[in-house]
This record gives sequence, C-alpha cells and structure tokens, in this order.
Amino acid sequence: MDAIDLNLVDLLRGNARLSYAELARQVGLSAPAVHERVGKLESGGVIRAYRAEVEPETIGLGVTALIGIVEDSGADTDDVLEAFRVMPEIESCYFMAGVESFLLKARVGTIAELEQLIVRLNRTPGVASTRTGIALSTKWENRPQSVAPPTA
Amino acid sequence: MDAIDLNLVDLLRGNARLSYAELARQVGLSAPAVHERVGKLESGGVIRAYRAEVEPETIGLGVTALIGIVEDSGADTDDVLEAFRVMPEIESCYFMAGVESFLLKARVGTIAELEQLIVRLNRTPGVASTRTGIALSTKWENRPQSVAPPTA
DNA sequence: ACAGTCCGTGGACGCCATCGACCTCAACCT
DNA sequence: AGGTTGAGGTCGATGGCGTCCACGGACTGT
Repeated sequence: MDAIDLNLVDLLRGNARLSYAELARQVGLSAPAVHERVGKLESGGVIRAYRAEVEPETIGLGVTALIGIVEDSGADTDDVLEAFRVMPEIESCYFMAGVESFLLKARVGTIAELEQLIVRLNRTPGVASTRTGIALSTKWENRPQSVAPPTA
Repeated sequence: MDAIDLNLVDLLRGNARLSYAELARQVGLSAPAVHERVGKLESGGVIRAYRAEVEPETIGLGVTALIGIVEDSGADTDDVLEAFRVMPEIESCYFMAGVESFLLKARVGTIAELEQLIVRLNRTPGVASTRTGIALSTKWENRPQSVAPPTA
C-alpha cells in the first residue's frame, strides 16, 4: 500500500471505468504492472466493488429517508441486523453509539412505500422505536475525498 | 428508459467495470447497441459516475460520523451549503425536513480530526448547533437495490 | 558474493471498443 | 395506400486494450 496504490485508488474512485492503459499513463507504470496492483487491491479487500452511481429519481426511487432505530432492552442485535438485511430498501446501515443503535438510509419510490417500510421496521422483533427524517434533497452523496499525497 | 435500460443500470450498479460485450450478452443485444444505450444513460443524467467502492479503514479513514445541523434563524442556506461543500471530509449532504436542516456523513482518520471538523462546523456562519453521532461500524453502505422487472 | 524474492518491463495474441454502412420497422404525411 | 423519415438495431472492419509470459534489475538475508 504505497503512494502509487493510493493514487490508483483515487483514480478509480473518481472513475471506475478507466482502462488499465490509462491508469498506467497516470501513475507512470506499464499496463501489466497496474493490472497486477489493482488485482491485489481487489483481492486484498481494499477495493470492494465498482458501482455505477445513478440519479435515484430517474429509476423511480425519489424518496430518501434516514431512520434511527432504538432497540428493545435485551434484543438480539444480530437478529435485528438480519431483519434489516433482507429489506432491499435499506441501502446503508450503520451501527451507532448512542440511544439509537442503528441509523439506516432507505430509498423508496413513494411516501406510501416509506410508510409501509416504517411499519415493517416497527414490527420487527427487537425494535423498540424508530425515528425517521425525510431528505428533501440530496446535495451530494459519497463524494470521494482524495487520499493520495499531494505531489503524485 | 425501457426494461433493457433498467437492466443495464442494474448490471452496472452491480459491477461498473463490465465490458460492453458482456453487457450485450446479458441483455441480448449487440455491443454497439449497448454502447449507444449506455452513452445515452450517461449524457441523460441517469448514470452520474462510476466509482470504485473502497474499504475506508484501508485508506486511513477509520472514523465515520453522522452530523445533524441546526441553522440560525435567518441563516443563508446557500452560504451554509457552500461552506460544507469545501470540506472534503463531508462525503454526503442531505437537506432534511425537521429541526435539523442538514444531515452530513463525514469520514475522517481519527477522533481528533473529527473534533476539529465539529469545531469548524460550529464556527461556520449560519450554523446554530450540531449534533454528531459516531458510527461504531458500517454494516453495509450504498447497497444497490434491484430496479429491473423480475423476468428480465 | 550469491541465491531468492519482489516488482517491474516488453512482446505477443486474442478480445474488445468503436466507427461506418446498411437494414427494419413504425409513425406520419400526402 | 404508398412514400418518407427517423430511431434503433445488426454486421463487419480496425486499431487499441487486456492479459499472459518470459525476462531483468534491485533488495534482503545468509
């Protein structure tokens, strides 16, 4: 994990579809060398996936909500997690310090679907209460912060 | 935006580095046809970017925080937004309904850096107060939910 | 000094991206 | 009805790219 690796990570966070040849030009190595480095970053768990970032409204997911979850005393946290995992609307799930054990980011098509999701969440065993906030607009999301040394 | 487009979006959300030839095989079209469709999805604002998803701890960003922002009465929301925008640690920024106008997701290397970020946030004009929750662990993040019709 | 290891380069080969020419079908106009 | 037009597809060609392999130079431990 040296400066070149950080550089590659930065480049791929900016544009995951760059060719190995282009990456090679940017970092000053040959294409096979870059190919091997990126392969190691992938298998070493640094690069988890490559995803297209989509404007959610355009695919019918216009409603974004952030939902805090308070657990029952004595709830089995793993069971609760598993219940959340099978709900595809829950795009992100953070285990938090504080009264609310989880913070979820959910994306649905309509307010009615959000209501149904909240009902389902309140019904799942181990969940004491939920507190949901609606995002009126997403200013930006998952902006990659540069991590490479300045003089690359 | 037909079923094939939704299918392509799904495939690219799952793996942004799929070749056009592979996409073509999956959706049953020729590679040039897929190339043109994806180009239109990009220029039409459906696909915003392609990003490598990185395990944050491996690049020195081990601390994740979610920060609610209450604005001063009479604050200029655009100015506040602009102040947030230049802080690279703020990876996501949602404009919310409720007392807290914004919810920010920030990622830093250490608790000390988080402290400095919170101080800076509290100092920015228009910000009345902040409330920050620390994520002890990220169970998952930006999981793409399938949006294509079932029998594709 | 020497062997082993790591990490790189260069060459080769088959697949892929991408362009242009052509085809098909449906909508629309006369 | 028939002709025209345009969107969106296929096919074929070509140049660049991904990827495998053999080889080479620098560091390390003995």
